[in-house]
Amino acid sequence: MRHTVTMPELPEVETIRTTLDSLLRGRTIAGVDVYWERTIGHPDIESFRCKSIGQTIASVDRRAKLLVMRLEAGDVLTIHLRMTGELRFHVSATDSSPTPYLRSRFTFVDGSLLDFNDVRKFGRIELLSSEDFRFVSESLGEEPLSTSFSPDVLREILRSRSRQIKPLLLDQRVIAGLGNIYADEALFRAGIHPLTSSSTIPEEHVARLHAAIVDVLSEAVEHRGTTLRDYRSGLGDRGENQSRLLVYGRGDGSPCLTCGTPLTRTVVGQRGTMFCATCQPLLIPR
DNA sequence: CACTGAGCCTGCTAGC
DNA sequence: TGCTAGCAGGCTCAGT
Repeated sequence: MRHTVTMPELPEVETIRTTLDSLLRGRTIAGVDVYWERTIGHPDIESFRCKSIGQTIASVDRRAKLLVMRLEAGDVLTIHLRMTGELRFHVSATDSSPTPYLRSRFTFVDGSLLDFNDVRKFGRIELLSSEDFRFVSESLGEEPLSTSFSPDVLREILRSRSRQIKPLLLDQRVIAGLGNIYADEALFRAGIHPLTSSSTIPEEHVARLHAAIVDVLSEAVEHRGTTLRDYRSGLGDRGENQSRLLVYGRGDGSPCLTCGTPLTRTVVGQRGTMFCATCQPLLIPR
């Protein structure tokens, strides 16, 4: 069976947000250490340091998979964990032993720390003005757990373009927050083949897909995220959603939990994809 | 517009 | 047993 790695998607980032919001609110940044320069995506490291030191964290929010730390002076610190990024809070330096993958460390005036560990170095931290952050946010699509993401909105998204459904669900400009795990899980629950053209999905399946996306994500948030390998909350805890996955991370050929058919593994849009060919038939409209 | 492939990275594993 | 090539994957950019 193929080894799988968990990348933080919306539910994992939301779990981290909840943990960090109570831990970081009101803390003032005293220092920033950077051990892998490309971790800081914007601006250059010196400016990043100058502009963030002395700033106080007002709240920790989330937009799609972005962790958004709002600073009291109005700037915004964004953190994208990508594949293996991990944030770990420590009360003091003596309470923390740096991992070999420590890429950046924020020190607060009270001596507490926020470590950014990232094995693969894909994660990015940026300091943005509120205007720049608004621009970033506007380039992202629907928040799937917001009340504005209705079945009607999803229907319009699917009807207004003609794309394979799985790459469409993963396109952050359209719907923001789904990644490979929850896209596969949502399509399985909705009984939709990952290659189905978005504009041909029947009306009743659109409603099922909407419910599947909302349910899969909100259930994963309730269970504090999925930990297959790397993901941890801001305090190092594992999630509990992994035991609830129906297709992702299960071996090629292992039985579908609904009908027993061996599951199929393929590549769709350059990403590993698991589905059940019986429960998710490819309907080709004539 | 839709889609593909390269590049960024390194741990893990299949296969020799 | 030890080594290495290739895979995995979120996202961006360039090319078709």
